[in-house]
Amino acid sequence: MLTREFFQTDPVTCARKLVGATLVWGESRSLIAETEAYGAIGDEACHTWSRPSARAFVENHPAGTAYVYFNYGMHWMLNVLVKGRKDGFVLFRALEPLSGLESMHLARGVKDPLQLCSGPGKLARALGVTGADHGRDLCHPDGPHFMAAEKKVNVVSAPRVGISRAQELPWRFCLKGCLHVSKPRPK
DNA sequence: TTCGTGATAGAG
DNA sequence: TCTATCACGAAG
Repeated sequence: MLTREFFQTDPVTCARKLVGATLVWGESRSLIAETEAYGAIGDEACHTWSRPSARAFVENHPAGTAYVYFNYGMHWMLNVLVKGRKDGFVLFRALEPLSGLESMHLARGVKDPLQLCSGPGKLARALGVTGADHGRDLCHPDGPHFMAAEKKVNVVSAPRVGISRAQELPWRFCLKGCLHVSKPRPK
């Protein structure tokens, strides 16, 4: 299991290394197919840039805490707090479901495994992530947690999706060739 | 391509 | 109070 130390490096390192790891959430297990890094300092696309509440969150919580927020009036976004050499967040953008597919079908209303978690809003919906999970510790075996990648994986980096500032940073990380990643799919 | 939907924050 | 903005997704 990934312990708190894993989240005490920096957001880009964490985002890259989380691709290929497994997310255990309730009764479900999923392979992490896509992430993005956000830097608390100097990153105009990060919430900390414009939101005092996000800066306070970084101050008041340890590495490995869930940062969940509601966007566009309808989507929950799941992130994990990173605090170490550099502070920031990792956004989970896509998963490949491994188990617990039935409850995901139910929550999402679609059956195609490729459509279940291929986007940050979709995966939160599929897992049942809500504001109630904001501030939750993701480093405890009794709750949601992560398992390290079992073997070496190929990761491709690309510009982040859906942001209007700091678009040049290649801080999106995808499992190479994985059909479960969100659009636009990198090559 | 468009539009729904709501929290947040800054301006007035 | 009012308004802009937003790390999206489904429908058309």
